[in-house]
Amino acid sequence: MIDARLITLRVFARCGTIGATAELTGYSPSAVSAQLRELQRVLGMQLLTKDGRGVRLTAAGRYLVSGSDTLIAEWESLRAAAMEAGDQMPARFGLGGFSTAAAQLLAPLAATLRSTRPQLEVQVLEANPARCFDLLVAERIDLAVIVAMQSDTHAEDDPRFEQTVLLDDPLDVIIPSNHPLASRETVTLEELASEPWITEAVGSTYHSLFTAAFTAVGVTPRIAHEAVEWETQIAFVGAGLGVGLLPRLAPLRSAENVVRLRITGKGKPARRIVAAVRRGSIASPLIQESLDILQVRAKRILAARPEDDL
Amino acid sequence: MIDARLITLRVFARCGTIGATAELTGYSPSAVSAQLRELQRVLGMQLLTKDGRGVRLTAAGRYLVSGSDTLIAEWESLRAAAMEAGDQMPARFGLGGFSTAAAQLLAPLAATLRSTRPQLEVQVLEANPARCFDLLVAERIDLAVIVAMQSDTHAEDDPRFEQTVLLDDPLDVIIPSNHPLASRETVTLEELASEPWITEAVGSTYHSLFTAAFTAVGVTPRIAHEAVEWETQIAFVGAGLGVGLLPRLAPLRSAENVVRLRITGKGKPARRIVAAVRRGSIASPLIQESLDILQVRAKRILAARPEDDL
DNA sequence: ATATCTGTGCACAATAGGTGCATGATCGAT
DNA sequence: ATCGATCATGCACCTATTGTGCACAGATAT
Repeated sequence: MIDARLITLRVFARCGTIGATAELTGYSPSAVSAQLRELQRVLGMQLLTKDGRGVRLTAAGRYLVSGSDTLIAEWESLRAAAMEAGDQMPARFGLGGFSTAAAQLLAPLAATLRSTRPQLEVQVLEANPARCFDLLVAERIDLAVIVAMQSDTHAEDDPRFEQTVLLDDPLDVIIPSNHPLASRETVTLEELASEPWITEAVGSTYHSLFTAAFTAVGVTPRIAHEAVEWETQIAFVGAGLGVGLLPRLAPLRSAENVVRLRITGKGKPARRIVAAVRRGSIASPLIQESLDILQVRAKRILAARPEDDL
Repeated sequence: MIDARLITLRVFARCGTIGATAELTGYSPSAVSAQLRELQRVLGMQLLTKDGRGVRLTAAGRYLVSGSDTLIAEWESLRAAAMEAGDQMPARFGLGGFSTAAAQLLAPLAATLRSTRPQLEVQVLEANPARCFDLLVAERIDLAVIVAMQSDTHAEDDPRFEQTVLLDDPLDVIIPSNHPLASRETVTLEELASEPWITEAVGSTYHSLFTAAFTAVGVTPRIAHEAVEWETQIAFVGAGLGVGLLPRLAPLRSAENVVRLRITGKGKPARRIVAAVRRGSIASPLIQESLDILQVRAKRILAARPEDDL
């Protein structure tokens, strides 16, 4: 119930340019520009100033955006409580998530909701974690399943979001089936220190996981190749180009000549998968139900694993 | 920046019928109906139920309305702080007030604002205190100068408003100039207990002031006539029909054969004139400036009086 | 300079949102 | 029971807000 133009302003504050705001909110740049102009007119405040070829928030604008955090959170909370008081559900529900891990959690969630609440319009958007947060702010989605980043530790206490840990997904090693270590059950990262590694591009979501895993054990791996998709990476490994890290949740269906090994030793890298919602909305019955479904799913996944992985 | 439909819902919660809501908000009944229907659709909540020939809030609706108090207050507060941070003014400013007293305070305020801030669109609405509160809720006005009612003591701590005492305006007695007491400077209410009194209709704003004044001294006056306008009451008194109470701020220009006397004794009735704003908005620079102007005006009025009246 | 990226103004189109009247439902009074 | 009064709502119609697409202007980097 907070005016859409204020939401737009918040998104702008996050990404800094009209164009990016338009892309994120789904409007055209002209519309965003007009919205912000209208917002200034209605409030009688100057919120933006020209800055080079772009625009920048004024002091009043920054103040408004920073203060709107609690306002939005309070609205979400109110909305959620009213929902609960009336025992009702919203008409639309937007989900966001990234990659295979999210797919394994989000897809079943969406399916369950679709069957139990046929009149609920469920929409799923695939987006990387950073974008998921943006989409939450832009109110395009209501719940996101993402991989918690080390670099995004500040996101933990962001006043705009509330996060719930779903599970820790360990990273495995994949090596060619003709590799000397292929018959092993487990390996340590140290044993693979001299191998040519295949990872994602620098700056990607998983590259930081990769480096974090090796810095933890104190070795510097040699990055031989880069791949974007898991499938590509697996194919590279299968072709004998090197070895790679693969999350346990990522399936290895199409790989005949690739072996997956568990990592042991002090460096047991894992990615933490969490659910994120707008602060305040966590009390909503639909959010609660969704989190429950996700938790059950996560527990089932954990239960199917050997005990040493927890 | 809170959605207009939520404001409408709040007004509805206050007055209970679509028609009254329409009258108060300035919309047509159809528009109010459509707005509330839309609100329910957007929120995915049922907020209203048919109840006889009218409609009634559901549990969710009541919850939403009650919780929106703090939400609105927080928004007003944020808006005010942003205004102050940016050293800026809103484009529109709505004032509300009642009767002569308000006129003597509001008119100068409006005039001052008009001259010092030419681009500010100032609108003044004359309305009785109860309606002023409604207009504040409906966001038709931003500041109201009203007479605090004894019966409305609960309004003191209403979470929707903040009130500032401007001045206490004593009530005088007006009697025909040929009355035995006409040559006196002051009288007590007891001395006039047996006179035929002229007052406003039962249930009106000032009737309760009237009764409160007499219950304070423990006498029961005889109400002979009723008048709505001060001028009418004065004319009645001038015609020798009885005596009446007149606020000090109400001018006595057209009355040749009427005398105004101060009231002494333990019962010194007065009406308290206060300024009311939506909670949170009091920090707004424009509100602050307006309150300052009103306070100065009030002090000037008090200064022009004999000391015994304070 | 030129190319490029920024935001904005304008004509136009879609649609949200308004009014006024007619209709249906309910209640109170005769 | 019946009638009128009172409410809310649906419908036809109209307005104006709001979005799009394109062209354009200012600023920057090469």
